[in-house]
Amino acid sequence: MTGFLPAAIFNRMVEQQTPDLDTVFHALGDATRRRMLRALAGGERTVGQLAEPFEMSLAAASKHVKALEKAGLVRREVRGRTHLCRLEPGPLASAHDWLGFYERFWTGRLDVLDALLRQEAAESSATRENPSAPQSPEGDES
Amino acid sequence: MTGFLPAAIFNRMVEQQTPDLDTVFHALGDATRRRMLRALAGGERTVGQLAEPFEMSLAAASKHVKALEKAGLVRREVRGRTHLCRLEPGPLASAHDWLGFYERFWTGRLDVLDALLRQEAAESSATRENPSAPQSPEGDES
DNA sequence: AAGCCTGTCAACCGAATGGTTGAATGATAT
DNA sequence: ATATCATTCAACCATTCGGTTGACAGGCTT
Repeated sequence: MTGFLPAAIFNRMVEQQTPDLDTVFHALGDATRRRMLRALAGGERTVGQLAEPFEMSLAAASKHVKALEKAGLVRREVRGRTHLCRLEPGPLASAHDWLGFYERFWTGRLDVLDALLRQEAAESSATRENPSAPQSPEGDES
Repeated sequence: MTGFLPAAIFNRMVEQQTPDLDTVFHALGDATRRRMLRALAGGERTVGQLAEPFEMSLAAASKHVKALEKAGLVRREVRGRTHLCRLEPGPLASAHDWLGFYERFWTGRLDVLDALLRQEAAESSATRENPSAPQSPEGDES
């Protein structure tokens, strides 16, 4: 309902109280929930549909959906007696961004950085920040 | 030790029994551990150094380090009586890749996909896969 | 050798997690 | 009106988590 395209972003920014990475990563730390997200990547699913592939009670699956919802990864639209769930990718993007901070460690720059770190470790026993280390996108947290 | 550039990748592939996303995401789902990773982004750190910013016992921090190690995010080199920890970015890259699967949901393609999904949901009550949904990089798991 | 330092281990604790079952809610169908 | 369907809720259970404390194991220092 309402506008579709902007709604996803709008809701993520306004309705959702920006779930912290703790909650998002915790939600992602379960294979069941990740598979649910993957199912939702194929389109809207009801709770029952999300639960169907798993050999657990519906109540258990419902809890998983709630965990995804709490992390802001899923939005629920109660339509009649069924609850329709949709993927809300904002938090996934946040998590992706957070991980992207470490990208230079596994991309080509790795060698350069590795050499720098080794050099630093070798020539000074002081444990200060490496000035050539990448800058964190977030402040202290995360 | 040994070659640096290939070592990181090599070790991740051989030494490490490819920690699953469960473990990696779980490790990331804790602000303390994320801050430790961030510290390690600045270079090698001993367990004591990693523990220092936190108001918890050394034993508690040590457990966090162990969680990171179990997830393959950290490698430990016991040097004398100190344990030197280094960032092992492979699992971070895996997690990043996994999240990248959902990228089209938050990038420009979002609108197109959103319209497609809504159309599918509207015109068929069957809950089959959306043929235009992105393909998962992994098989069934996650 | 004695003592200190770094770090882990083991036992314990309270809270959270992930699952179950059975009852309750509410919308739909007959 | 009644039965059925989709889903949640509440209570319960075992396990894990994150923290503590105190004892232990090595490595340095003197």
